[in-house]
Amino acid sequence: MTETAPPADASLPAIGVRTTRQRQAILTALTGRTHPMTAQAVHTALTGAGHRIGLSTVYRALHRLAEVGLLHSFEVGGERAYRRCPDTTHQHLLCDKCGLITECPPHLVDAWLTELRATTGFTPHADRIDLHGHCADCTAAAR
Amino acid sequence: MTETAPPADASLPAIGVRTTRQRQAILTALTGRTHPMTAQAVHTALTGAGHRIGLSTVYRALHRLAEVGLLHSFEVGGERAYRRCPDTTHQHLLCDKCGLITECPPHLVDAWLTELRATTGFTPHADRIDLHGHCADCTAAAR
DNA sequence: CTCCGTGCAAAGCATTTGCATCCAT
DNA sequence: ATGGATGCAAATGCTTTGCACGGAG
Repeated sequence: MTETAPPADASLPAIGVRTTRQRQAILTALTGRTHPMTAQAVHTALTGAGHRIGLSTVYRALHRLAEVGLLHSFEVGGERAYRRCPDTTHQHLLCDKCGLITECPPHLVDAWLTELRATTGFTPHADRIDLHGHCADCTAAAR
Repeated sequence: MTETAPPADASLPAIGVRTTRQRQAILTALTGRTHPMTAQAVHTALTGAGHRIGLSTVYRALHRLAEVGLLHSFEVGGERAYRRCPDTTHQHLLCDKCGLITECPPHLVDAWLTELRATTGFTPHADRIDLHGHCADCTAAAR
């Protein structure tokens, strides 16, 4: 398994993306978050924190950063939200209650996907799976 | 598990939905389709076929019909698309190439979901799973 | 020095909503 | 008759785009 642990903030140029104050701010804002953020949310957070950045810049930056793989994007209630990827796993478990996103154990999925493909002929995109449900905490809280 | 096998076109009132010319037209337009349609597409199709129906009516009707379980809705490229449900299975395989939607063999998923839940504590919504990939035909065509 | 990236404001678009009218029950 | 359904048009809200300026490499 190739580790692509996301560089703290740096090495953007290595991926063909210029390092700018705005992009660094966005990456920083997204770092450590388990919940995804929409462009608007990121913009609000940044400007609220004193940063000077345009909304369209946020949209463009998020799009670009997702494109080069530094961010993952999700469809949340008709809006697009982004989160830093903690690892190379692109198989996510989305909690519809609290918004938490966790990684799905790859081995657990891969075997199943193989079976699914063999059985149905359908070739699933193993590198982009979003499964909705309730996270462990919310499940426990509901009891 | 409650059976909600979709009545051909009829018995709308039984579900608490009034039978109107427009809703029947929408259901008819959607019948037999393997690919989902957006509200705009449905509206275009209907008006093109000579029906008199407002766009907002289409939006409202689709929303309502999906609500009562006669339709399934999907997120396709940032737009909402609808399709009649051929059965009670709400586990779909979406082809990102041709747009085809097929049902996923329930038994195949259920076992896996159980395992997933046991392993991670995450409770997946077993009745609403959309898996992206390439359908059998598109997979074959790509070789 | 060259372009990529940014900001601002205008434009795009799918979807929603207000309100008067209409029709299914 | 009565409340849900419809149509039209205006409004909403997220996202994109045009264009000139600024900063990274």
